[in-house]
Amino acid sequence: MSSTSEAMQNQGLFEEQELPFFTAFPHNLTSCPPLMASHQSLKSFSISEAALPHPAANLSETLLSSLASQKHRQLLSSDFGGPQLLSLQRSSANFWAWGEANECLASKKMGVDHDHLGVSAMKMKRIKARRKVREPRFCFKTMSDVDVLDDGYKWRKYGQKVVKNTQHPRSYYRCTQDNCRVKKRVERLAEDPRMVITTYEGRHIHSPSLDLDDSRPPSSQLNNFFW
DNA sequence: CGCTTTTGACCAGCGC
DNA sequence: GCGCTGGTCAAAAGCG
Repeated sequence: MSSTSEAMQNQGLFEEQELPFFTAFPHNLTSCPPLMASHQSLKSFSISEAALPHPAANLSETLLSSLASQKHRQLLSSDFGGPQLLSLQRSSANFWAWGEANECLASKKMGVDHDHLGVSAMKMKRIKARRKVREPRFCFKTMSDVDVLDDGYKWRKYGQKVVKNTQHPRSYYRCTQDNCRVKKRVERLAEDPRMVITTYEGRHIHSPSLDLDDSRPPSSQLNNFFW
């Protein structure tokens, strides 16, 4: 176990055995805000309740305490206007549970043969792909002129949707790395179009893309950008 | 030519 | 059961 995760466990933030996909969650949280020069301020971030090992009433305290020993807290405080600008939000939108990805396989083992039901293989593939794989989600707001934050990873846009009661479309991106299932959604806040809401879903299984130009921050920061 | 973006269609989930 | 909405697919278009 790494010293970082050990420290996390000492703080009681998570238990690796219970949440194998979340072994790096608190650590990643502190390094999550992928803010480059063009993004002016981190206003807030939120994490889905289900993503926490122990959905606690004092979520904000939990997360802030996870930031306490990290240099990124200093970054947030000094570069983005101080702690008063940092607000944590509970998100009730994600009540996902683990393990649903295996349900299709399980149903097949139990004799549910979809081909006999007249569903083509292509259709099944699409259905499977559309099954929600319950991944941890993390979102935050930034004030930015550009929609897509430069977070060091390569993304491919796979959809755009106009969401009800909003003026701005929501864009859907997938990590271009093979076998990496991380997705992100980008939309502008209806109340304040200057604010960009970025929602990441899943965890990268690789390092940020290496074709970074010289304007990027030191690699030590980017290398921490796993989640 | 290969990769990315656009966009209409499709589908699942949810609320009523 | 039905309609609405959000998320994804995939063909076509765009771009370097």
